[in-house]
Amino acid sequence: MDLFAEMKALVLEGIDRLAAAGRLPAGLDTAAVTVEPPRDAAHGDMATNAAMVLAKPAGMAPRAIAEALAAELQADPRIVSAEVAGPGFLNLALEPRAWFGLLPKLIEAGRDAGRSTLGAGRRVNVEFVSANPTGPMHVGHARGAVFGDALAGLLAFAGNDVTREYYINDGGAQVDVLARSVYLRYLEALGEPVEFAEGTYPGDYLAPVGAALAERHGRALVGRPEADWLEDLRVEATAAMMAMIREDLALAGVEMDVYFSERALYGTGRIEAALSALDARGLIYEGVLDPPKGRAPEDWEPRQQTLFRSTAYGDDVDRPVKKSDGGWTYFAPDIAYHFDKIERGFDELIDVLGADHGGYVKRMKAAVAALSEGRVALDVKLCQLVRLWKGGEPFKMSKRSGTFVTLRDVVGEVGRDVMRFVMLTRRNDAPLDFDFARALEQSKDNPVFYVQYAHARAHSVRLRAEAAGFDASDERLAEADLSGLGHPGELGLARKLGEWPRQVEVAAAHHEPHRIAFYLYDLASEFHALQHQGKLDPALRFVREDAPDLSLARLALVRATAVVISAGLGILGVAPMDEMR
RNA sequence: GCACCCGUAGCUCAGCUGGAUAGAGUGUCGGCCUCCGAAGCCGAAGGUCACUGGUUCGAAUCCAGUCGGGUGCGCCA
Repeated sequence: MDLFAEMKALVLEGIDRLAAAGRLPAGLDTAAVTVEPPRDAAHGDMATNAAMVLAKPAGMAPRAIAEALAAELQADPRIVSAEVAGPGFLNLALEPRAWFGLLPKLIEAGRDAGRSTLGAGRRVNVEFVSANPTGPMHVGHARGAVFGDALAGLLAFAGNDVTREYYINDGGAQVDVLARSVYLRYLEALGEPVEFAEGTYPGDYLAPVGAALAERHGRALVGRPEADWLEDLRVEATAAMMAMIREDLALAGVEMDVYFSERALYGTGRIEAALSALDARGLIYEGVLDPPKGRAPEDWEPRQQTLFRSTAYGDDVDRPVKKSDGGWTYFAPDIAYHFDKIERGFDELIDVLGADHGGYVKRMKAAVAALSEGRVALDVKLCQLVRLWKGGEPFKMSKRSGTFVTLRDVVGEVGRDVMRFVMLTRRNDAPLDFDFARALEQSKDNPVFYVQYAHARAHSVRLRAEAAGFDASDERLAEADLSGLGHPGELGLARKLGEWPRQVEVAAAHHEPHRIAFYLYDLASEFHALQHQGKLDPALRFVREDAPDLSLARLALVRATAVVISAGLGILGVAPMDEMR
């Protein structure tokens, strides 16, 4: 389905033939050879850099290689012309039929259009959200959730075997704070006087949890020392928070494959096992860290700690795995968790984190490299902040949940699909401005609407065709006679559709789902423009009762557009709309 | 002080892991509805790709340094 891949194969075959004929040295490295759409459409359909890449190793002038390659390529019936340009580009003009020939394949593939086998079944673990189980998800979490889910969807679409995973941070002191907070709510539910001290979570969302406890335990826990209830409440409160978080995730359209509890790592030897694996490689030692230069804390004092030699893998300083009181630092269970993922046999790990975790990336990469002996790659994607606006004004929405804006609030305000798409219209490492007013606006300023509108319009065209008596079913359109297509606008749209499989692979290779969103916007733009041509010139309308064959060909083009849009939105987890309301 | 991310049109941002004359949207100006959805389309104007060097056939992209913004920097996760 990918014409670019087919043409690249053709180029490589041409190089082989030239080598076999002794006109090029044998065994040239062709890894850097690309076949890409040229930036300027005037340069043809595709351009290859083969001659320029090979010139140096071949010891030949790039243009000479290009000329020879051009002669080889011109034998292919799909190639109209192969011209040498600039420093040694080889510009290929393709038979329009080559592009239009993709339409039936796209239509038949439906929502699988552009699906790739590039990943070759590689097992990829995408860990995302991993919000502390201490409250509802807020917009920042929502961005991570949407990004991680779309990235997972993209990688799966590109042929990887993907696991979506949530790491429950239920092992640290913040869960004790949660349990104490819930205890206060429990007392409150029983009518006891309570005071929310500093350092407890005051959020109203804990009230139902406290009430449920009052229901279950009666007054059994009143006046008891903390030691009697802390452990139980920690478990119950965490379960309640995770239930809430799962609901939030469902609202965002996210479904995890695995929930992994940090707590499960304690007392089971998992942390010790991970650290002894490092120790066996000579990467654990007892030592004293130097204070950070330039901003040494007031209370700095040298301290003997158990350290991981992360500097052996590119980190700036070695990192402590034990606190001075002998307890684990947060890093220790994280090492064990990643060790667990490695042992589960993943080929690649991806962590989606908030941008404030930037300082953590090197040490985790070091740990994964050490534990997997370099076999498993870890990519950490940092999501920048979301800034909320409403009609150009900074937006604060402090509801019962506290002072932050929750995921639930956002979904309630704009809906799941709009939230997801908007959050994917920016690179993950760029801050995101989310404007509620714009997100709901029905105009081309709003990319969600613009793309959905294109899909709805395509659907509308099909309805119109059927009203005019055409059989516009996918089966019929997939076998339509496409010879009537050829208008520049039609060709432009078909070319854009032809880029789709390539876009999927490029986006997946870069771990960048936003590329899908941008592609869909471009595609929608091509489609809207072509549709408009029919307004200026009735001969160019998609549906012409006086030209049935042509109409079916154009309907196939329209349908292929809708199919690619729905496939793309599917990757992003957004439902395509058949009509706008 | 150090590390990481970022710096592209007035504004918000793309730029296909080094390609040709750097692209969209928005804003400004000017056109297009008896006509498949004007919820839209077309055009004009707008650039020292922060700066300085380097690498090479070729740099917004890679490297070094400088400036500016953000995020972090043992006993929080």
